Amino acid sequence: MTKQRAAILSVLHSGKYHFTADEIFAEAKKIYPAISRATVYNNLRALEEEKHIRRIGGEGSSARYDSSYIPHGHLFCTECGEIFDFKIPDFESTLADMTGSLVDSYELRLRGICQNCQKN
Amino acid sequence: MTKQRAAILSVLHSGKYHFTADEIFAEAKKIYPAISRATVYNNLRALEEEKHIRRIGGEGSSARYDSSYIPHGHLFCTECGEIFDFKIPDFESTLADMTGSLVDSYELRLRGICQNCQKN
DNA sequence: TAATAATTTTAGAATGAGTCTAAAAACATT
DNA sequence: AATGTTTTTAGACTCATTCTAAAATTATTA
Repeated sequence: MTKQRAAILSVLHSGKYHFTADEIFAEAKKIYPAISRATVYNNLRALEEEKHIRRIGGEGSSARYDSSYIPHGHLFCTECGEIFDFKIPDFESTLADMTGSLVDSYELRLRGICQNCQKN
Repeated sequence: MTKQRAAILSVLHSGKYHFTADEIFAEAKKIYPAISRATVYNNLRALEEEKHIRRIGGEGSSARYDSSYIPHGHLFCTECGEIFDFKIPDFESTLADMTGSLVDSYELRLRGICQNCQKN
């Protein structure tokens, strides 16, 4: 565990925000000022391969990283811009049933208006 | 309807393949040789805004375009590389129920091994 | 039809997220 | 201490996509 990776991990686990690589870079710099952008990308890739974090492909814009590897969906609120996690029970089985495939992983991204924004 | 757009649409509706912008560019060139890459991108964007086609974000690589706008999931077979469409009944309602959100659209991408590849 | 305005296309430059490279630094092993 | 392995660093590079400004096309009005 290098100090750079430790810094990146500590950023990822600060709050439940879904960071972009660049946001992680900026935050990690506060902890370890000499850190390089390539190091951030290298570690994020490695951490995902080791199944510690999950990359959320950024539709058009930059990708975001989820500090949890447990599969779940993401609601992108078109009003407030917030990203919310959500879970569908037994979703992997549903996917296997519906497709007849051997499920490895899934990505479920939902665009809509979150509960909070509906009140306003 | 410009002839360039017509060419792009005819490519999109040839077979049920999920084309990349570049593949569409190459095919459209056969029909209308002077077509420019920017025109392909312009029209693909416009066609999606007009809800005629659907962009399938390309995880890492380039995006692909679905000639149908009807929402459905995509199975990316890790064995053969093929992309299969699939449908989950009442999935929008499920999403609304599980999140309490007003659903606008969703993107569901599944990585796994397709039925065909399981036999081999 | 001619004149003018609005839209689309074109080629190539620009952007920006992410990757690659080669050298230096850190770390581990003998 | 010497050697080998892994990681980091800065900056160059890639590649999908967008932007730009001029030319071409299409639509509108007189």
